[in-house]
Amino acid sequence: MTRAPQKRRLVTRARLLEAAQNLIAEKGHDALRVEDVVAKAGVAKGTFFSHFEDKDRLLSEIIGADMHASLEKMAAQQPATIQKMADAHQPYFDVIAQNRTTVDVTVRYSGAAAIEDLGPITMAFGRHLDVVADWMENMPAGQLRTDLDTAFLAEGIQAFAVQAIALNFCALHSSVEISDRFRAYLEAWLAPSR
Amino acid sequence: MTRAPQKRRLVTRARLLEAAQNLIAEKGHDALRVEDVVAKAGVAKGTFFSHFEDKDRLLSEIIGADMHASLEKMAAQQPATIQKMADAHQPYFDVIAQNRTTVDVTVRYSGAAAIEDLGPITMAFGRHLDVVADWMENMPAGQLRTDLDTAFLAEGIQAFAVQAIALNFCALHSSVEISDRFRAYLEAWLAPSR
Amino acid sequence: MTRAPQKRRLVTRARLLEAAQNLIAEKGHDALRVEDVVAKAGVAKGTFFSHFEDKDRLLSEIIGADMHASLEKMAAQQPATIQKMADAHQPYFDVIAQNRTTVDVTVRYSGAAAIEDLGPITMAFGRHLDVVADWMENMPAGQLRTDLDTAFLAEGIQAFAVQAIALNFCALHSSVEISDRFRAYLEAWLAPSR
Amino acid sequence: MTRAPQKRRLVTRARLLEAAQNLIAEKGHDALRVEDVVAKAGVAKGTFFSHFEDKDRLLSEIIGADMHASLEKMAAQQPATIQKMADAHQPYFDVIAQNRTTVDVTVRYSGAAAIEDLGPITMAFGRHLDVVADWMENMPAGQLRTDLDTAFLAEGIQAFAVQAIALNFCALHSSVEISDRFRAYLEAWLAPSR
DNA sequence: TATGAATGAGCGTTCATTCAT
DNA sequence: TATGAATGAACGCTCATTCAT
Repeated sequence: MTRAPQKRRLVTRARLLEAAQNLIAEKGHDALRVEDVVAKAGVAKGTFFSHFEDKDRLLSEIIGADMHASLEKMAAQQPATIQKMADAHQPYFDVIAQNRTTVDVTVRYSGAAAIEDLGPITMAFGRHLDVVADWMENMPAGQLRTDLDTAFLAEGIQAFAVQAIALNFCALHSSVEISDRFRAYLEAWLAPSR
Repeated sequence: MTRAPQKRRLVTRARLLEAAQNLIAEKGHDALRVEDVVAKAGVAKGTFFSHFEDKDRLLSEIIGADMHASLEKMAAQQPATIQKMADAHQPYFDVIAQNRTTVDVTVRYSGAAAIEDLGPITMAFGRHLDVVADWMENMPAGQLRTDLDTAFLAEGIQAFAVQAIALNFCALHSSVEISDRFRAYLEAWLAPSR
Repeated sequence: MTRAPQKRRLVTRARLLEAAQNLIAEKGHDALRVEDVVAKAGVAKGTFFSHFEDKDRLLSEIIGADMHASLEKMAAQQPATIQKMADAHQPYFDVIAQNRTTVDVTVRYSGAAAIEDLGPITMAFGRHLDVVADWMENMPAGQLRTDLDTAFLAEGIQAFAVQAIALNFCALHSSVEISDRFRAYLEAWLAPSR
Repeated sequence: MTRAPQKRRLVTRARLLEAAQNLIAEKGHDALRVEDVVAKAGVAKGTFFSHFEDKDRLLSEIIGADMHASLEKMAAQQPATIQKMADAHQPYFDVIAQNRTTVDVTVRYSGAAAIEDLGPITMAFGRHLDVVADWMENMPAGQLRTDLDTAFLAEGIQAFAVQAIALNFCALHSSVEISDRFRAYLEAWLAPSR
């Protein structure tokens, strides 16, 4: 029977997370070193690993939390048009397109990781599907194509979100903004008539 | 004034690439060791790094070449329907979805990399857009929606290809096959009427 | 707040030093390889570099210790004449003039190095000054010139020691032995009357 | 029968030397790379080694030339006192104490190098002995001790010159200037009465 | 629970020097 | 004579992770 974690433990965990967040804010995700985190948190290296399975787990916990926060902002809205749906993704893009690491990690966890347990990022992707599916359920009639269910359409939206972000980092297409590109994709994917 | 490389240099480069390809065939991408490559190629380690910036570059050169090869196979065809377009992607998926390394490298270079020079994989992604756009240009009338130009539609196809591959590795959706999923996406994206 | 190193750390450090000393005894200073040291000490390579900045530092630590040992032998004596002072330097010369590496490292650290922290060799040079100054303080009256203080005279002795060693390796003067040359220098530098 | 070098060869050699000198002026002696030299001179690497036995040879050629130049300045003078002799060394110190490499190389070549043929630096040291011996020969009577011949005294001067320079780079004694220290040494070494 | 010393396999690097063309 | 591709033996380093205390 696992008992509730002691208070000290929770404090240590919080200090580690805070230290990591500060370091990320200073130097970016990919410059994050366990060594620095424990130094800043004032604990030993071993302690880190008694709190987090590995560094990736810490990282995805932080990124996942950021993603969730942005998704809750989205969930609080109910866009009435496709364009507004696209625009409502801004907080989400802000999190994911922060820098190369966030893009890498998210694109990768959008599926490619050999994950057994559903980590915070995978969960966030699931939440994204739910949020946009929900939006579509509650949209004024006539806005959306009706030949496909919202779950499927949501997957498409996810694909275009990733595509928009990825291409934004790509030398071949750097000229167009994420959001402009995304808006065009969604219109093409979701509009009812042709 | 950089003059053309001498023949010997080209030969050495080819030997390194061949050695690497053989080792990958034997043990997989992630078991590739620079040490082994130079041993097999019969050159010094210094030589390796005078030919390739780092191991990742060699890897992307090889994977990029594989992608190009599969794309040329695709380019040699002219699918007549959306379904056949989807199916014609098989060689492409076979290359990218070989294993975790290929997926990782590909997805990363799909745009997420902060690449200044256009690497072979980025080039391959560009080629993919061209190939499918070309297909669509030459399809029998009535197969495709006509409200969007083929370049734009091609980007969508790319998005769904990445999505299909990524999701295939993802715990949330592992049950469905890449190609089935991809077929459904393309139908929804490209079919003319709803 | 750096706390005192744990016992295990000290043991490991000692093992590394011992391994290096044995290898040097076997094959000489310039045949010393980090790889061999860690193999002999039975530790990982990373451990080596967590204990010593680089190979040079290990080397200077060992040579410095040898110098110190020879200086302690010298300190245990009290030569009564200039000639005996010169002769008493033999253990010191034996250490420094062992081979080209010892000469190089020593000469270099004799001051030429841009060292911020005082390394073991620099410390040994300081100790040398103290030892010979001490000798001179306790010499029978009338042996030494009295117009200069012993600290200054000690610097001169050091200069001639380096000169003697250096010239010994030099094509211009190779015929005369270190100790003969050194004896003549000291006589000229220290004797009271002219 | 070795014929006179062709004009082109001399030009190439001069270009190499000039390139090296410029690079040294820019980045210091220890940052000198053969690669950079040949690039700047606009010749191939192999050419370098057809002109200079090895890099060290080039370096000692340049430093040796600098030393010789400063020694000729010294030779043109005839100091009348010990103090003036010390002061007259300034151009010499300026060359040798330029930076860590010049100190290393000269201290080392002051004897420590395994040199078979007498390189330019060894020659310069020999020239130094001659110059100061000459000075002493032509000094007004009564300035110098007379119990030792000038050749021997010259060696002592050399020893103190090296000592002064070396200690100047040394953390233990950094406070006093080269020339002050040197003046005191010479006075003590050369003055006639005590 | 926390500690922190040790791990370890491999990468990237160095760069003077050689040698076949 | 000049060329420049190739050499090669270490070195330094990385840094997440483990594990005995």
